[in-house]
Amino acid sequence: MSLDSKRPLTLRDVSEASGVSEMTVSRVLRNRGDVSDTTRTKVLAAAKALGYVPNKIAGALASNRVNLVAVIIPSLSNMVFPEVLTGINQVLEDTELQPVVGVTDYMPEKEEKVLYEMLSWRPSGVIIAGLEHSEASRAMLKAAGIPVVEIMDTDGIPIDAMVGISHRRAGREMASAILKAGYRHIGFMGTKMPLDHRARKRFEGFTEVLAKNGVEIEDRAFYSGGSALAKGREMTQDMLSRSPELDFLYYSNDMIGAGGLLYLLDQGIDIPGQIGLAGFNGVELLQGLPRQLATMDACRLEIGRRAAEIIAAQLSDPPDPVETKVVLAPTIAYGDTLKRR
Amino acid sequence: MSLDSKRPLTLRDVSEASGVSEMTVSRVLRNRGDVSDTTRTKVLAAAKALGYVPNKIAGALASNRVNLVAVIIPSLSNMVFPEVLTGINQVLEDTELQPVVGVTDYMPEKEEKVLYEMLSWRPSGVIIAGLEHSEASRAMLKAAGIPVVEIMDTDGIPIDAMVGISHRRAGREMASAILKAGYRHIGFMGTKMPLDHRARKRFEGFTEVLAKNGVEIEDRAFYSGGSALAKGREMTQDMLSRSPELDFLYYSNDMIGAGGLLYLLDQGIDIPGQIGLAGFNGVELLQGLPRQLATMDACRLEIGRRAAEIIAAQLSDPPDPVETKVVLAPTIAYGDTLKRR
DNA sequence: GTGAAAGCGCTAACAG
DNA sequence: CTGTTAGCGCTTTCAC
Repeated sequence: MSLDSKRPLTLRDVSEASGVSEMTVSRVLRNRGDVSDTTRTKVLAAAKALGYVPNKIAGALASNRVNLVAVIIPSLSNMVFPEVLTGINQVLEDTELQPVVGVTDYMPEKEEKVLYEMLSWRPSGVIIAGLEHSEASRAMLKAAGIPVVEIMDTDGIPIDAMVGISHRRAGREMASAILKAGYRHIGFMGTKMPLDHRARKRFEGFTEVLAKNGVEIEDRAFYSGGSALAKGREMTQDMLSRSPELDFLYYSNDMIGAGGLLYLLDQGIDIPGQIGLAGFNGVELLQGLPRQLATMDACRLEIGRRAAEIIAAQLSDPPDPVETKVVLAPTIAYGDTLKRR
Repeated sequence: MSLDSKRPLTLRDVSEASGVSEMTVSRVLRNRGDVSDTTRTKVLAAAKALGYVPNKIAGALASNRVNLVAVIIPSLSNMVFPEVLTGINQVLEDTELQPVVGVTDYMPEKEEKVLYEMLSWRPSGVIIAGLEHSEASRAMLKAAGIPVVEIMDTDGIPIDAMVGISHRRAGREMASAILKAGYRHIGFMGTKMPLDHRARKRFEGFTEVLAKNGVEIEDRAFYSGGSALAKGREMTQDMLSRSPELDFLYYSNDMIGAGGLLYLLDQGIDIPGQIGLAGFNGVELLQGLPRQLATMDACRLEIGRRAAEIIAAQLSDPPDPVETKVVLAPTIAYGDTLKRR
């Protein structure tokens, strides 16, 4: 049975229980250096019997190695980010590295705080969403002396490495597709998030192409909080009663787009004939709707994977050569709500 | 400007730069003990100028204090868990504590691994989903000597504290409501997850009440992977063509329920007259559907909050008294798909 | 193969 | 209010 003391077990306890020096116990537990089978077995038995769990804090301090990768994202409730995390996990599972997640709620000050907190644990690398950070955050990232991968967005200059898509281009391409399909009276709906730089860039790209073709967004609306599906429904209803001449609705994300779609189907409106619709993200979750919303895949899983691969590569000894500026190409999915031409 | 060496900064660097002893620098940086304003300002200026980030690894080792709370959950892509995390965050934000998340993918061996990994960082507390764990995991949790809160489920005996709902009871109550409404020919659809103990318990409670009333589930189907909405749609179609006599469909989660709902609406079937439907979870996301699916709230946010409160209370000095076995009461939402009686 | 000594960067405990 | 001393539990390095 294990000792009944309050004090957590140390290497020394295992050493004493097995009659092997601390140093050798340490070697066994880390599979490092040559140890005779006899000793190894003895040590492992003792460690198991005691229920010893190594103290990584001490280990990290002594070895100056921490197998943690800080992952800093704006939100967990956005669908998008859990998927990125999945990609990161998939890659890191085959390595010694462990992701540790911090959430910023899209707030630069909180990002700064979370980053500081995470860096104080001296992680081996950082994966962080976006290219926009406070001066202090940028300074910390530069000074950390570890690989940094900025993800999701490629419209800007990374501190170190980056993996993502160009949201400006995504907006531009969607605008082109919409114009090509013949729509001319366009409404826009999105989140009221001045700090969501990626949504902003998509919007800028979108309006840029419209403007070049002499088209302007004729109505727009923004929401915050609540169920996105419900908001999409409400906002769509409001917008169409306000601006009945619209023939296309562009949504900043798939969830509100789906809400709009369901509303229009309820109303018996001809989609994509009378009105076309498009969202953004390629949310798999929505694949059971009566119609498939036109959208654009944001390559989330791939972004996570590539980012993790970059970190892993830079950390291997010697560093594997990898592309450190990765611009992925999102593709339009026309679905059933955008005429194809 | 900061030093251009590769070596990360230490307290000593700040000490030298400010001409104040390491110890006093440490005190300033931690706001502990009395320090004169003059010294404080000097130190803070030096630290900022250098861009010093404290090394928590060394701090934790020396002080034997780690402000980390390990949070271990089965999945991030389930909606449910991000919401629990939100609750945990809300509470921990007002404390010194920081959540660190580990994901098990519903696999006991992975849970064991993740737990071991996290415990080796000597966190101050553990919040872990479920009451079912491997022997080794239970042993680790007991031996850790820190507060442990098992969440989500209360049908079982916790190692230490627990916060959740009784899934067995949730199943029973839904069965009662369905029977009371007059439905008698019931089909069930759920995930193919032998390791999802909570889904299993709901199912057991459900069938138990049916059996007591001489009713049996007449058809059932299980899925895995893919878009839950799409699966709900497919499975519902299949089940009804196979068993057209069914007058109620019970889904193990809201997403597949919503898929089924959309399908039935497409078919012009009278809901809840001809067929009734119910899911589980109270997913806010779905509030924009044409009809509201009957469901049962799993109190996710509340569970997260209460769990974090328990940890915080036990860690405060002296420990605040708190309820450590919290059984929340989920409530049925009848929505538009279950007749009320 | 194995062990002994030194120290990672910080903080507790005490002294002034 | 400030400084000194002695570790925290482990790994590095070097000796045997």
